Amino acid sequence: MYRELQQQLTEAVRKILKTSWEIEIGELVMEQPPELSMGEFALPVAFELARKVRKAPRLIATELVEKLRAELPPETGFAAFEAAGAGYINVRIERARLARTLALETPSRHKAGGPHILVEHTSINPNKAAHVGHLRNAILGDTLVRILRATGHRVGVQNYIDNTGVQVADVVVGFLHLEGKSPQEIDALIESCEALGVQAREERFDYICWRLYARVSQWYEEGTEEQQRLRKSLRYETLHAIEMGEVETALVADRISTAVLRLHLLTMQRLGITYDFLPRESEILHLKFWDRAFALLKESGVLYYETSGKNTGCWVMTRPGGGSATEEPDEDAKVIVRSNGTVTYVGKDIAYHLWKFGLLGADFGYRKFFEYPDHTCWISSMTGESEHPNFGGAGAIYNVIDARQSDPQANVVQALREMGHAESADHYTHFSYEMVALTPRCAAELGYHVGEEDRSRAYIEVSGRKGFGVKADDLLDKLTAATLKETDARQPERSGAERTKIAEQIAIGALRYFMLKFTRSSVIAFDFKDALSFEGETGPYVQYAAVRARNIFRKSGISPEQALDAFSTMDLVQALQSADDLWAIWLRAARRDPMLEATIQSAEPATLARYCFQLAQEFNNFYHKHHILTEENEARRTLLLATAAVALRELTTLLQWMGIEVPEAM
RNA sequence: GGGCGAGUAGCUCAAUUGGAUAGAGCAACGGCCUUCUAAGCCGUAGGUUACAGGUUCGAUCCCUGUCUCGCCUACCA
Repeated sequence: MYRELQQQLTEAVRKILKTSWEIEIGELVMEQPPELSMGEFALPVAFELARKVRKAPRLIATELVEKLRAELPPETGFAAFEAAGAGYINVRIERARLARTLALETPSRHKAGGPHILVEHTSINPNKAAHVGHLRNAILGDTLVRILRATGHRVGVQNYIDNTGVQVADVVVGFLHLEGKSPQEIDALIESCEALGVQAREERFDYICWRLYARVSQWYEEGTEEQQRLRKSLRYETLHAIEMGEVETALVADRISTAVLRLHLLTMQRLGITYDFLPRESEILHLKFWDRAFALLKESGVLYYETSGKNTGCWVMTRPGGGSATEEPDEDAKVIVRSNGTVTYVGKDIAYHLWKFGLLGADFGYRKFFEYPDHTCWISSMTGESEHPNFGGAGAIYNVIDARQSDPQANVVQALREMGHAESADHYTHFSYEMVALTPRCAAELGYHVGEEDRSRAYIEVSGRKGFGVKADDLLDKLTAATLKETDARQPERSGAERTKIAEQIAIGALRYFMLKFTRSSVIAFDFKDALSFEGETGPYVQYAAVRARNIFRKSGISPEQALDAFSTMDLVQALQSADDLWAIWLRAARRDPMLEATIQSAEPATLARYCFQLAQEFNNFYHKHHILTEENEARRTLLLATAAVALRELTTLLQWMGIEVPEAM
């Protein structure tokens, strides 16, 4: 109904402009007045007209107000129009009417269907434990998935696994050559780690790999020049063997990366994050995706063979905005196939993205890999099961990848466009975000040596190679321990299991909200002090508001649904019209869907987080000001209960979109 | 050198994409628990939106220039 009112208003203004001044306006700007008391909509249109009509904005506004009153009489749902400020037109609506439709709103308003959207997120190299940076990625991605699904889209979730890359190779080198383990010993280690379970943090396989990866990276830099040369060549031989597949080194790599991958899935599952499909680089290589893509790229002329300059002997492609008409070789061109015939990462990525849009003419094999309570996660394989869901052929894609990769991402889009797939290129979104770094203080707390230069910086970049960073499970453990301490103190009458569950829900709420409240372009300078905060603009603050709302109904004797039903049949026109503190909550419910659309439009989940927080603030305000259960006036009590009910409903919905649950108690 | 992003209160961040008095949270100070839970609420203080011009009814936002910081820019992935 909110939408309909906006539309009616827009049309009325257009009509008036047309008939009175013969003016057609492109986009009619509609805003919200700075104060609730000023109304629901604000139109700055008079400012724009001032020049055309050659009159003061305020006069135009006054004139428009007169005409709007005639055009939109009270029975249309509009209550008042007035000229305000230097020439704004403020519009009030009949609050009770809008509130009534909101009270009766059913949760599933969006129809299923629409284009198939593919979201790729997480994509952690399977050679070490996940860290805070990966958490930002996965939480942003998972939230994007949730809000896309909330608007009725069919969404497939993919987690790309680079299981044949240099990072995996490094850990393989570490086990085989630095530690001198046999493949059998590595298998035994993986098995014993799995037997210990994920609770034995430091003995987890991904934690062992974390430490080993740092050691190997250092090992490459140490020793005599001759040793370094040997170690480097060991590294590239290993990488090459892994890429080839089938040989023993490749099998070892596969076992290591698969073991780490399983742990990543468990870590993310703690946060309520799941996947549908895990495409792996090994299949992209061995199913000859690249060969097909290479042929298509050559055919379309996107790739050309460089015969002079520094890239002689390579297949290269012009960068977006690059290239020149001169005879000179384009030194800035992106190398896709090296002079030794091997393909670069961007090349493989182009092949993968052709597959995503169903443009490659080849498909993965699929087999089941991981079971969630409500669905199966599939993984790519050479020979798969005959029955499997369809994961490619998307109409639109979102790649949740940090901002440092915007260059290669742009190359992939460029390739698609030049190959003639403009439609696909237009529906390719690099959902970019800045990294999570550590504050110098946080780094010092973790026991890392912070150099003189770093100490004055705002943040220090994490580095897997240096083993420098905060591991995801360690952070979750810390958060859970902190929330459990509080929960134990606050909820002594509840069982240990109940308290643990509540503490975990709050910990997840804190973490997920923390990662979402920053806009994507903001580097998060991570600090335990901020992340472990449960007051103010945090997830627990919002959860607490919802828990309070629910407590009211626990003691009131009626359910939120009954409260809303009772409200919808009562005449409460006056009560709501003059109560801005209650109306704030109803209006926020009304603006939820437009907000969600804006969130998707701008691909900025921070908008959602903020909206949710503001609603929680408004509810806490309301909660403090009105004592509901002791209210003696029956009608007033109904109004208050219904307001609490709609707040609870909205908070629950918004939190759910962010992957945050409302605990039983706090 | 080139490309992208950022610079807003002591700190961390917002600002409906050009609108009304630039807002929140921390931190500081002062209040509020016999109430549906104080993980809460109220109040005070805190600003030349990096700097200089420009565009217009109107600029934190757009344009130009300058300064500072970060990232990217390899036949690494």
